[in-house]
Amino acid sequence: MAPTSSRETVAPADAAPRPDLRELASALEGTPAEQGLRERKKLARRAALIDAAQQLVAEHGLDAVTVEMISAEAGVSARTFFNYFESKDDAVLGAEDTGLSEDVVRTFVDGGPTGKLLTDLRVLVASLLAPAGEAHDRVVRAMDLMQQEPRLLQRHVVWMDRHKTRLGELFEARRATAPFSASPELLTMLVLLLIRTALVAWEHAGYTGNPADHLPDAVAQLIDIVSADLES
Amino acid sequence: MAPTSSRETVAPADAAPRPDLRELASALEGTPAEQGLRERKKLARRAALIDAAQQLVAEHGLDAVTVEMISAEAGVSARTFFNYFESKDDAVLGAEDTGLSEDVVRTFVDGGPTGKLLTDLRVLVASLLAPAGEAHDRVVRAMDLMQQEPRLLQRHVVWMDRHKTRLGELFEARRATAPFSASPELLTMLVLLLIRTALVAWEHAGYTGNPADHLPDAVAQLIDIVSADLES
DNA sequence: ACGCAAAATTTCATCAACTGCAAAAAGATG
DNA sequence: CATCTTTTTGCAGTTGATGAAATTTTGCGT
Repeated sequence: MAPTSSRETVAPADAAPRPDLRELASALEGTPAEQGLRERKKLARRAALIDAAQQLVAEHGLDAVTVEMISAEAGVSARTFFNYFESKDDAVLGAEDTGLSEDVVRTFVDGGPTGKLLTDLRVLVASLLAPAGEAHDRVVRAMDLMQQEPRLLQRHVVWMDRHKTRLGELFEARRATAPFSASPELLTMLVLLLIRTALVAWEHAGYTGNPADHLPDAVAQLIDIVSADLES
Repeated sequence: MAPTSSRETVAPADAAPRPDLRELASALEGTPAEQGLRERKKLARRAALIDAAQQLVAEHGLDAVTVEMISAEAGVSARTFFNYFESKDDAVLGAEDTGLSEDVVRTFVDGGPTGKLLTDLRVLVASLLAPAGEAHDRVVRAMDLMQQEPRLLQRHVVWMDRHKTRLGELFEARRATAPFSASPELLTMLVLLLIRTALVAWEHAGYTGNPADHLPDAVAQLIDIVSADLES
């Protein structure tokens, strides 16, 4: 009964931790004069759903939280939930489809920026990781939840699978300009390795700075391993 | 249908080979005199379920096949299905938990067999991949299905997660004997990379020989990538 | 052989994720 | 205000998965 009916109490002045609609209100504030009301509400609802999902899962665990709970907490119907996310897991992780920007892709395909495959891969991954540094807090919460609920970790693979074709095309296109011997599959896995290693290192560093900051170290570790094997 | 045991209850007087029990019968013959009948039936049912799942999915696609279909094809109830497998995917992939043998682990931890981290990792992964070469046909079918249904690919990550702790301990233990700088997370991802690359290469080679045969090439590709970055 | 106890299967009930559909509500527009 | 478009919502239905009791199967001592 009246779980979240605060449609009238628009009190954005005080930051009272009212979990239900606080986020919708603040989010509406966040983008005061941009686009239409429709777009703003859409973003606000989406954010509210993510926040509700993350908060509930952090408190009760992934399996103990139902879509209905999340929807109720965000003040929408369960059916609407699935208009925004394909699955419960997606909502918990705040899944955003962050693609690669056009110029980064073009540079990579043309054999740049340095011409060294590993370094250029690092640059590619850095641009992939950039959005994670922006939506900072939400990504942090998602990472923490991944620790607690290993099942969410599968998202990395889902992401990779969704972009496998695109990555494969990138690698093939670059091969024409700057030949290399590695298979697309190995390179795709290498991208995944770099992403995951950087994110974990970022977490170990207490989420300071940008996840991409830890990419050089990941590459250095790789080089160390291989170098140690070469010298006999 | 019961030529194996002495006192058998031949319940169906007409022992007509109904399609659903065909595989059970043949599987029962396969292991003539080992353990009790209970154990043999268990294995037979398990095999029947896997075969039914793989055949049905190959024909109709993963989502078009329900657990009830698989169970019916194998001649058991749907509830029994879940006594054998945790999920539909597990059945389709014939999920077997292949661990690491004790001596391989000990050798690795003691800094062996060659003392070079990358090469020793290769050996470790080879022993991990060995069972895949034995249960040949079932693994082949699973790999083919993974091609058609990328969602099944998540299994790699699930496996990794399940053994992450163990692998981490291995790496830490070895570090004491033969120090290295790489983080456990990166090494775990590297293991995953080697497994996946080897399996894909094996598939491209038409499933001839052993998946582990393609590990040297995977390592060589890695070395190439890193070397190309080091020169100049 | 017999019958009993343990183990496994089946039946039945329940929950939760997810989807399609059509009506209703709300924003956008002139 | 009238109308068009987009989005939400309720509802029925399918499917994966789990729990518990009822029933069957198996192993084994007597």
